[in-house]
Amino acid sequence: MRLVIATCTVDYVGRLTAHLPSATRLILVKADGSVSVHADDRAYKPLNWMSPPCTLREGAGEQAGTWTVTNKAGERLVITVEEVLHDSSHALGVDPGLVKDGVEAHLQALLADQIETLGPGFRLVRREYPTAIGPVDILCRDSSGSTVAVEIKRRGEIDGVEQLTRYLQLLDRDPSLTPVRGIFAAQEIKPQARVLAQDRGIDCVTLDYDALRGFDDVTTRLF
Amino acid sequence: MRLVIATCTVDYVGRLTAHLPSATRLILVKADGSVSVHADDRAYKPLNWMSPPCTLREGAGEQAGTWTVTNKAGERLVITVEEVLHDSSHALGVDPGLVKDGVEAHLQALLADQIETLGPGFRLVRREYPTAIGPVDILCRDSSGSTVAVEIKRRGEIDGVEQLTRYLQLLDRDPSLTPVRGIFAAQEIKPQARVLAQDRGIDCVTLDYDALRGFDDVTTRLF
DNA sequence: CCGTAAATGTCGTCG
DNA sequence: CGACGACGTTTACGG
Repeated sequence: MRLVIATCTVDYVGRLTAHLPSATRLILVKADGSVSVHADDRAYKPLNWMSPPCTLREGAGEQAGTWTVTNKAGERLVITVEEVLHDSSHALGVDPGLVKDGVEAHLQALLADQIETLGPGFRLVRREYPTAIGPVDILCRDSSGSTVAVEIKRRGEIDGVEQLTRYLQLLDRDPSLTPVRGIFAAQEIKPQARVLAQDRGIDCVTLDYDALRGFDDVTTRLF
Repeated sequence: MRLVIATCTVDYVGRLTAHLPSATRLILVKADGSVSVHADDRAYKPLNWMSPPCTLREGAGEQAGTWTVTNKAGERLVITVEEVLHDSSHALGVDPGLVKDGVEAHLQALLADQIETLGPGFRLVRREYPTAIGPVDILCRDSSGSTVAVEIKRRGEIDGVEQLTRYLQLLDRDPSLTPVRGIFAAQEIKPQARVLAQDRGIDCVTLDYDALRGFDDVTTRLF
């Protein structure tokens, strides 16, 4: 990993064109070949960057100070270095990577295991029920035996309702399943998504992650 | 901007929980208060980070080497520094920021100015025509006076067709506008989006950015 | 401040 | 390689 603090201008031509006037910035060159140009703000997002695979060519002689980064798609990042204030390289080795927990997959597994959260008598058919346009998160049947398709999100927004709507349209054509009703389940459901769901006859269910995980505390419940 | 190369472990507890085993990494502390932890790969994306506004507390005495970053939402990033290999700070000043060209807003402005690109006799009603569920990119009327809603994308995918469909449903309820037909306009339209659009009676138009910008070359036109 | 839509989104997975 | 959905998406824009 190479860290360069330099006064520079930057030009990017690719999916869009962008230009950075002269200023002092951090140029970060990683072992994976990526190059990114950072200002002292904008959190972790660089002003400009090029993702690997790409090649960095540092101009010599006449072209000294001109760094050109190109990729296969023909995108081009040109950094014109005017003054170098710092330049250091560091061997970091391969990172062991990180362990995550708490994503949507987890919600899905928990809900599948406790399908009666959706209502008494609910029975799981299967998770990731396959359809022509992609897998439905959960397919189950309610106490009356009717088919229910469930779309799970951490945060329920309009896109999720659209997604479930497409699944419902498709599933409803299957004689062995029809009629299929939909449940939109999320930790948090945005008002507009709720309105759209209601307009389409889709039920909304708010999921309590802690309760599903087993940290249910009776004293915090409403019922 | 402070650059620290250090062997460290990292723990994040917030929207998810994550843990990073000990390894040598770059810790980047920006003037905006943000902290990000980078490995030598994953392009510009850090392994872990905290966005501003947040506060960094560097432990002293017993807690030396323990950096704790917290934000208002109660998210917490704990960096345990085991060995510092490099530590430097640099004053960068405010960045003039970057100038972009070629994003959707430009396409919209260009198309609005040259609305007859969509067909002879087209007249602009207005850009960003407001509806209850958000603004329609362009509302116009065709040569026969019929209302046309236009959704513009750089890259046309299924989401864009869904978006336009929602607008059309709403606009069509307005007696002063109905019947409203839709045009899906993009520099590039994915086959699946095209199929869905056709299925819903929405026309697709491929936009030539250079031509709209005025670099139209008559020899490349079909008509 | 909330809500929606855009993004050089990026990053997986799966066909 | 393309299509699709998740993401600690982040970020910009409007009411």
